[in-house]
Amino acid sequence: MERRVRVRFAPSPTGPLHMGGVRTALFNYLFAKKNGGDFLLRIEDTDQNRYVAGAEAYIIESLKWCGLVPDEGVGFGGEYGPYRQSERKAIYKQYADSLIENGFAYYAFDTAEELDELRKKAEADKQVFSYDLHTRNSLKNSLTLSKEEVTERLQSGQHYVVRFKMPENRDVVEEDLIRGRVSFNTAQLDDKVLFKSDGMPTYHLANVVDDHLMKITHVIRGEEWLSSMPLHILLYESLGWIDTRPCFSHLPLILKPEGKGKLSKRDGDKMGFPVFPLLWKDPESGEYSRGYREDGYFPEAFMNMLALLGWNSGTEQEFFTVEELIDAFDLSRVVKSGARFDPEKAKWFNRHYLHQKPSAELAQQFKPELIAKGIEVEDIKLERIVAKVKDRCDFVKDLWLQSHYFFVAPESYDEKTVKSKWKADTGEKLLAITEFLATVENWKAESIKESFSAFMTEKEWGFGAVMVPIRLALVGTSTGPDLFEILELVGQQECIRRIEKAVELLK
RNA sequence: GGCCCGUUCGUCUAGGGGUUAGGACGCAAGAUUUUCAUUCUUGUAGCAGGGGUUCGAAUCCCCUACGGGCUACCA
Repeated sequence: MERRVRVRFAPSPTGPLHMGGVRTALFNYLFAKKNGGDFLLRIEDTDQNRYVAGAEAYIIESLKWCGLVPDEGVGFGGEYGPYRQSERKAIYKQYADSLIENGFAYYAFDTAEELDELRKKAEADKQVFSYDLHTRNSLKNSLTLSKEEVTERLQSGQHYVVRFKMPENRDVVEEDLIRGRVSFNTAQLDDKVLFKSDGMPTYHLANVVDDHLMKITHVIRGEEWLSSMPLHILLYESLGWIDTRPCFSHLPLILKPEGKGKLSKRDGDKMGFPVFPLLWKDPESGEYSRGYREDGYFPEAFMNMLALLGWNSGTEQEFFTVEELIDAFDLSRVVKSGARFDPEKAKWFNRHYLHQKPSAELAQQFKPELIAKGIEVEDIKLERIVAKVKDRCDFVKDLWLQSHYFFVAPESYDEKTVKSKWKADTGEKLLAITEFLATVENWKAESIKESFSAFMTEKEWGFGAVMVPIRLALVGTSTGPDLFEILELVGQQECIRRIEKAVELLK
């Protein structure tokens, strides 16, 4: 019987969602949609100490902005709720109990301080303490203590944790959809805590129980979980769920653009790129972290970039709509090795999407900025301006930098250009040109160009000597679109005024 | 330290026994643009090292090196 494909994205609300997390969500989403399945959002808030206010709302808003809208989950409804693990607290204990009953787990009474002590001692001997088959028999747990004492400790309300009793020597072999066969020997693994003394399950227990109860068919998560896969497999087995256990896929990590290690918030701060989808204000420190959205990235560019970081379609196609991604997506084409993030390429994706967007749409996104500056322009004209300059922008926010001179006169002139292009007779020529411009009747780029050419021929002046100076007067630099287009859009009177002003200032 | 995963241009990647090792970003040059940018063309640059296996290895195997992850009552 084919089960309906169900995948989940299960972040912890410990802070803003990292772009690596967004990519994990994206791959889950693509896989679900590709297979006509469900994409769920589960909030894994079993660690009360690390809970950060606002993080959950941030995660939900991020997914929405990215277009990765869950079919079920916190904030999205569904029949398998609640989807917040803290609200499922009552569910987990029975499974921990049943594991103990069946001999797969045991109570452990060692305090955190005692274990810390053991770790320190081991470290001093250049050893590593591990709660495992070698040490469990000399520690305080239901394997070493008498039945009576265990009962007594439990009844007296003493704190305890439940640990998984890792089998002594078994090879756990599992087929990872991305990595292929991965094997572990249980002798190397420790007795992980499944249930904490505060009554909450750890990730391992909660994750397995919830994935089972929520009928998850495929677990697609980051590589940092690969090492705990054998524990999870064994848990499914011990709980009697081995036949319906999900398939596993472990995604490669996103690494720093340069240097060692995985991508972190600091890299973004240092090199000037966002690491998070949305702007985030740390509730504790009040510190801000930039976001892709606020930095001006289009969500479709962000998704496209993320999809190609660690996955490819096997073709040479680089630009994908979400629909195309869904169609092309295949877990077996996910790359196994970690990928260094390249902020330049992220920008390149955005540039591409910006160039593709209709000027009218970009104009509407640009408009609020102009209004804030007290500038009013008709839509038609703004659209024409945007059409002229959008090719030189990466982001909507670059539009102003590239088009400000259409709205306000330059306040200074690029020194280098002045030095090399502004000759002794330039002012004189430009004044003659303003007189000519005043006589132009049809103020359209084409006809201005036509009559201007005639004027220049009559004067026997070279174009080169005046084109750049005129541009300098109108724009302030030697850059920009076709000069006659600028002339038209700036307007006849304003052009004349700007040239006269430049002549006066630069003579 | 132990365990697990990985390693093709600077970066993202294709290629999985016979390829001139392909594409993209970046960078450089040229063309177009009387500017600048866009665009187009071209160029630049790579199979971590060593052993096998094989007629033949980037590709399969082993070792080493390097990189990454895990090694919490965190996820």
